[in-house]
Amino acid sequence: MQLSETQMKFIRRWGDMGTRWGIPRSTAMLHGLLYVAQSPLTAEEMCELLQLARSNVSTSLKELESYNLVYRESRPGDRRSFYRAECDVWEMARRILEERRRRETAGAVLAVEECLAAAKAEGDSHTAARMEAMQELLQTAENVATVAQRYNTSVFRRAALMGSKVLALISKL
Amino acid sequence: MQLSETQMKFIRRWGDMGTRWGIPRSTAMLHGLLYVAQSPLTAEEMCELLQLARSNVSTSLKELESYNLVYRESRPGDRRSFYRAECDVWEMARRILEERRRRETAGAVLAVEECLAAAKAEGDSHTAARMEAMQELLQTAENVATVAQRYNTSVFRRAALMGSKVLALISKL
DNA sequence: GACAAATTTCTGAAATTTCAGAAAATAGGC
DNA sequence: GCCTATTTTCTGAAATTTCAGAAATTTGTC
Repeated sequence: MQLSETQMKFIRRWGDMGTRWGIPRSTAMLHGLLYVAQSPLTAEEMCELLQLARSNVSTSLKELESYNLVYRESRPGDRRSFYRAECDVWEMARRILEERRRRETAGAVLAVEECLAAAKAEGDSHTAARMEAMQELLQTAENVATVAQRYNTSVFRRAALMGSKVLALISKL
Repeated sequence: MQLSETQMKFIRRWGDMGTRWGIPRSTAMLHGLLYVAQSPLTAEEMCELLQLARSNVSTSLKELESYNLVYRESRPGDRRSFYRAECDVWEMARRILEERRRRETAGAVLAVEECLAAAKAEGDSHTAARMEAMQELLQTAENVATVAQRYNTSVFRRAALMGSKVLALISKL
């Protein structure tokens, strides 16, 4: 496989965006590469195309797999793994949302819960109230994200596209 | 001002969460401190309470102000600034959403736009299609976030709380 | 407008993160 | 079941980020 000028540009940009989103540049670049690739690639090919160390590619692909953003496929008579990305952008968004919920929001909910209990035990009503408010926010975010997972991609897409209309509607309730 | 056991625990936890969300620990801790504080604090007091360097507090507060999560107030006959946090959690969420949109999504939209143009110019229809799909996703995220800004906090809260119901509804369309 | 309190910016040190190279483990084909 | 291609893990070096201390700037009062 050979990358076009444009593809390379996208991959670089995607890598840059990644760093802003807290994703290592090389991980984001690999994701970008698989997103624009027309056929599955081997790890070796990716090293070549992006000039990354084999170890780095291995670790980054594993991370992407843990987000369910990249699949690994095997082919008969070939012991190498072939990788391809989830290219339905809505499905992609859904999976990122789910993983972030799991890794980031879920932990926060627990932490605040613990603090709320401590505040009550201490009889600190001011702090308890603050913890309760924060808990409501985190729980709601958690709920929205969880429910979103239940629906299929086209629903997710429609929900997002309708977001503004829905908000407008709700503002009149 | 004196911090209770619970408050200190929350502040530390909040700092930990911050690092997961890409926010420096000391910045997140200051935000946590102001969130649980019962009255506005001076920078000096915050140094004392959290054992941070004055310079660090200054920089972090400025960052929090840029997210509109912290206000600065002045008092007559006192040249120091007094800081307090936005403590309405829904308003807080709205402001974070807006800043992240501005800093993270907006740039991605432009980058992909540029790549889409390049792909078309190159006659690379495969890449162009991928860019268009990505553009749709980013634009929608951008739109939802932008529209959400227009409504007041209670609408934002209600919208989030209703999220699951709305999704369920849409799934039937 | 001078002075002092308060804040911000600058600089570099410490800690963390990212990533390459080498060594170890795994796995598929014969 | 052995052999080797492939992948993963381990280690440390390079880059980045975070943050303290010092110096510079700003701000408000007199």
